[in-house]
Amino acid sequence: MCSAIRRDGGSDLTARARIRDAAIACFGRHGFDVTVRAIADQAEVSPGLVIHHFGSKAGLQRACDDHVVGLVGALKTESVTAHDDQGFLRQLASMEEYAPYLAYILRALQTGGPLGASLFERMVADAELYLAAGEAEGTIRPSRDPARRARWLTAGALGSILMLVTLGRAGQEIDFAEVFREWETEYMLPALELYTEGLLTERTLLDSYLRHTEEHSEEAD
Amino acid sequence: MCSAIRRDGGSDLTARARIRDAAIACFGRHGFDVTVRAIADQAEVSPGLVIHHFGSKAGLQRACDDHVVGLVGALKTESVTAHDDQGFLRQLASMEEYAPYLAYILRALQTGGPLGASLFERMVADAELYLAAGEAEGTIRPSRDPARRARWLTAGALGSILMLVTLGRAGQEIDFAEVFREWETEYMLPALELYTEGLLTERTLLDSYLRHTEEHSEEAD
DNA sequence: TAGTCTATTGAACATGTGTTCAGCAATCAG
DNA sequence: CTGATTGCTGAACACATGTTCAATAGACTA
Repeated sequence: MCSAIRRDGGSDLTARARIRDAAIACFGRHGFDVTVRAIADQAEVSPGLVIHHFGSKAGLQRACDDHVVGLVGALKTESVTAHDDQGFLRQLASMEEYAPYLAYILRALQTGGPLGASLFERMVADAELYLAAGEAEGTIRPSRDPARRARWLTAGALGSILMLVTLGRAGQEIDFAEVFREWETEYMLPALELYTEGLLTERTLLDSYLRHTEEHSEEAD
Repeated sequence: MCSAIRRDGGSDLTARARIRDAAIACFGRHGFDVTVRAIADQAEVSPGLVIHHFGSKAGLQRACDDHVVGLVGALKTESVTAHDDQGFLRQLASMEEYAPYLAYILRALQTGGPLGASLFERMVADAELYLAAGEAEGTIRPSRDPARRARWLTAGALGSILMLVTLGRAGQEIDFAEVFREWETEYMLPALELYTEGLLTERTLLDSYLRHTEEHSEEAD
């Protein structure tokens, strides 16, 4: 019968952990279509053992998700000092050792599914906190709907990174140093320009939209 | 030996065209991992005929790409009257009959590859034209780098749509009426707010970035 | 009607991939 | 040394999927 695994009471250097780390690396590098055999090779074990430990490929991915979520949570509570639009994404990016986790997270966002959605929500919540703090300081303009603004800014920034990765290197590996460098040289200037100076010279579009929603607020909500 | 197909001189109601249309619909609805058999079912032909006409699944996808590109090009030259940030994407969205092509385009952008990249470049070029026109009219603020600004705005808007689709409905079908409705209720207000009023109250970030790039412009370019 | 040509079928094939399982080897108790 | 427990292997299995091909049906010509 299948016995439980924790052979030395919780230490995390077992074959199970090695497989999980190899899976995170492979999923991050090649996407979630990577084969169990490739993961097994990376972990230097047999394909059978992968299934033996995690029940199925889906179970393995779930374990990877859980591990990454735990790691993100730990990192977040550890250092709440950084003030940044990107939240923990940039924080992770600054540390070379966390590159595989970053790749995994980007794949999760690219693929969709529960992990990607929950990470996105987390980033939105972070962005809202940072924006509120900036608003309190006076460096960020107030918004008619801070929650939606945080979501929009996050979706735009993250979406642009995702498009860079998806369109630039379809099917290839992800090199984060390069992706972030490219993002900066390509988008930093227009982003700062837009954030500080805006895009439109007139208020007509915004005002007419606000009027339009006011008129229709009687039948909704 | 395999003969050419155009049996009646170019009319497009042959089985080949039916297969191609079914493939566009299936690819758009379920992504490019959809099976040849599913496409054959949709077109009410045998799987063998699909391969017979297009050589392989990759060939079929190439034919779909070409057809969509041609359609987009035709639509573009047909009506150059609309002035909009989204370019032909919104234009397509307004027409119910083009829903499958829109879905296909979004899948192409989501998956990456040559079609997605070329469509993206096209949208960037469109956006740049529209922005330049607005700048000439005086409704759009001038930019230090109009090309990069157009790219950034396009990537942000498109990326946010893509994230909505990817995170909201992973693996499910795409309903564009719903996606665009959701985009509008979720992002229209903060987008207009950002575009007309900006985000930051101070110029320090932008100015320091500009100074930073000036300092380093001696070794590059 | 007979003949030919071509579009079409559907069963079979090849391959890739998740999963299973009987057995091996290493460790440890006695 | 012996026996047993257990992590682990790798060959085999089942299934999905792209692809092939011999056979068929339908249409057009003479």
